[in-house]
Formats: sequence, C-alpha cells, structure tokens
Amino acid sequence: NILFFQSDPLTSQTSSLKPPSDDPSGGESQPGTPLPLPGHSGLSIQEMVAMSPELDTYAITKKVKEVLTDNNLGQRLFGETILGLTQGSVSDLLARPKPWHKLSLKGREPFVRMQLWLQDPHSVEKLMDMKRLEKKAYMKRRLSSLSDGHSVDGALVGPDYIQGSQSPGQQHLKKPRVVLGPEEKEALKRAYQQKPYPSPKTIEELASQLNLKTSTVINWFHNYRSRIRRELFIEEIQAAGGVGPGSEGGSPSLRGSKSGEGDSCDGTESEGTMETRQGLGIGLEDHRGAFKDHDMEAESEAGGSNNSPAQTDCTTSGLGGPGSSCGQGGLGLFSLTEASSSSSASSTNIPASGPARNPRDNNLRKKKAANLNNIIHRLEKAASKEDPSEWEF
DNA sequence: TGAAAGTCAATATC
DNA sequence: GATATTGACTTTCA
Repeated sequence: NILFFQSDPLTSQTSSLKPPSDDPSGGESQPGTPLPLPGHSGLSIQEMVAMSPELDTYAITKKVKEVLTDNNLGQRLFGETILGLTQGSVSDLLARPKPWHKLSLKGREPFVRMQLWLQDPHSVEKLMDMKRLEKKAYMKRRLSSLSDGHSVDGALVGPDYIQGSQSPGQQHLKKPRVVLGPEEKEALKRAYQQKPYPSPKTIEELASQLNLKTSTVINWFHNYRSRIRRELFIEEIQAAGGVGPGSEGGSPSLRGSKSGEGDSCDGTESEGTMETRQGLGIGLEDHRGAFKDHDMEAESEAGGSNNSPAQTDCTTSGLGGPGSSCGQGGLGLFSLTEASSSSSASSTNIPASGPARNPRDNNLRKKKAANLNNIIHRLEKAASKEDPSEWEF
C-alpha cells in the first residue's frame, strides 16, 4: 500500500484541489468538511488520515454513491482509481460504512480519500476521462485480439490461475471456492447462537458433522461475527436519525475512542453508557432488525439461547472504558435488547417483547438486562475454563 | 496469541 | 455488465 500511495492517483489528483478552507465546525466533520490536501501540504495520505477530523462516513458514502450513480460511474473504476480497492470492497464499504470512531487508521483511509474526491471540483470529469480511456484501451485490445483470434478477457485471470497473477506457464490449479449450502449455513448459525466463540472441540465437531474443513468453520465464525457487528453499526446509524454519526442524535463526540472499543457489555459499564444513549434518544428495540436476516430466525430454531450473538461478542472481548462501543457503538445495547427480549427474558423480570413505552421502565429494564448480561458473561467465562460443550444455564 | 479489522476475488444476483 | 455477497487470507491490535 505504501507503494500505492507513493504513486497514488489520488495524491496526484488532489494536488489540483482547492486548498482547505476554514473549518467552521472546529474539527467535527460534516460531509463537506474540507481536508488538508496531500499535494499542497506535503502530507502523505497516512498523515492526512491521522490528522483528519472526524468524518461522517455514512454521509460520505451516501454522497459518493449519489455522484457515482448520477454520473454513471462504476464502483470498479472508482475503487481502483480513487481508493485502490477492488469492486467488492467498494461495494461493501459504500453499503456498510463503519462509523469513524470504529475505524482503525487503515480503515479510515478510504473515507479520507472519498472525502478528498468529493472535494475535488473536477473529480467526476477526471473519472469520466479514465472511463473513456479504459474503454478506448479495451476496444483497442479487443480489435487486436480479434485479429489474433484470442479473447480479450481473462488472459491471466481465467479460472485456472490463482488470483490472476499466474501466467499460463506457471499454472497453479486454483483452489475451488467453498460455497456453503443453506443447510450448512443454518447449522452454523444455530451453532453461533449457542456459542459465538466455539471451542476448538466444537469447531471440530461442526466441521465433521457438516463435512467441512475446520478452517472453513473458523473462517465462517470470524466472518459472521464481523459482519453482524457491521450490520449493527448500520442499524445504529439509521436509528440515530437516518443521517451519519455526525448528525444530531448520534454525536460522535460522545463516542469512545478506539482504545475503549472493547465490545464489553459488562453490566456495570453498560448502565452508564445506556444513560448516555438514552440521552441521545436512540431507541433500542429498533436495532433488533439487525439480526433479522442472520440471527433471529436461527435463534428461534435454536430454541433460544442465552448467548445471543452480539451479547457474547460484547461480553467476550474485554472491557471498554466509559466510551466503549457497548454504549456508544451500540453493541452492548443491542445485546441487552437481545438478552431482554429473547429466552433470557423468561428467567428474569425483563419483558420478553415490545418496547418499554415509559422511559423509566425502559431504563429499569435496561439496567436489569445489563445485570443479566454481566451474569451471563461471568458464567460464560467460568464455563470456558471447563469443557464448553457442557455449558448449561 | 487470538480476535478484530481490512481486503481480495470468486461467485451470485440484479 | 454492474453490484452484492461471502469464503479466505493478511494485517493490526490488545
């Protein structure tokens, strides 16, 4: 990536941008917040990322999507030219941007690039030019290959070569992509409901039962946890008002720093953060939708588990500080919602369904859920020292 | 050292 | 053909 930055199309591109204007927001960025420019300031993109004010990732991606759609520019071209990412990554990034405070420096980079791109008055023009050039080159290749009797595409990236980097002379048979069937996915989801962090033994068992490699099962759990988390971020942003985290109701300044981002849902801590959340007017129940595709169905099939996904995500990743993601990022709250509205509720006084209309009730309910969560966390921890397959609450 | 974050790239879907 | 999804892999971080 360093190499990419050094000969970075973005850098050269932004060198023609307007110099940064005064930021009236005093640091917290709105979609149009100008950034210092690498070309002018002599800053590398990494330095810019480090110095960047908090950006509204949701608003940025929204705007980028808009501009790309309006100008009929593809994700692939944009990704490769502006971000240095592949189409799939761009799609993912645009569809599910993580909030700024949840991003590492590396993760912030594409958003800084997007912001710079949006700032560039000639950004669209330039990309259009690229598109034309590409088309021209493609037509040229096509013509010459037609006259040679070869296909233009897939000369090196045909299905028989790894990552398109192997020439036919160095043939490596490609590993076929594993495609999990619906039954396998369902089984994995159910397993996840029971144990989001399965023991090696459980993984082995799952793998043999489903006739999969253990690495596939491990990867699936990694990916699933990570993607669920992201879904939750999106839900949070949308629930906070349909605009990005920088908008009202989701003030980024109230969020925790990266260091406090352990997905803790420790009861003690959750109580405090929930108060903050309530102050922001962010509803809890709305977030349940985040699980609808992944977990709720699986949960019901699993007969209800005390280990709801986010809950365990949250409880097993260490403790967060006062600004930890449980309160600010929402994981803790989601998990509390889960805890309070699923099977866990049956063993407590927490209502099993329906939002608490009264804010005081809601608060009480959340506190109870936080305590419950804490208990579960401790039990889980204790259980993990024994044979996890023998867990029973 | 294990989990999370970030990304690629094959494949599915629109 | 463009975009979305997802299994696999690498890097980062606590």
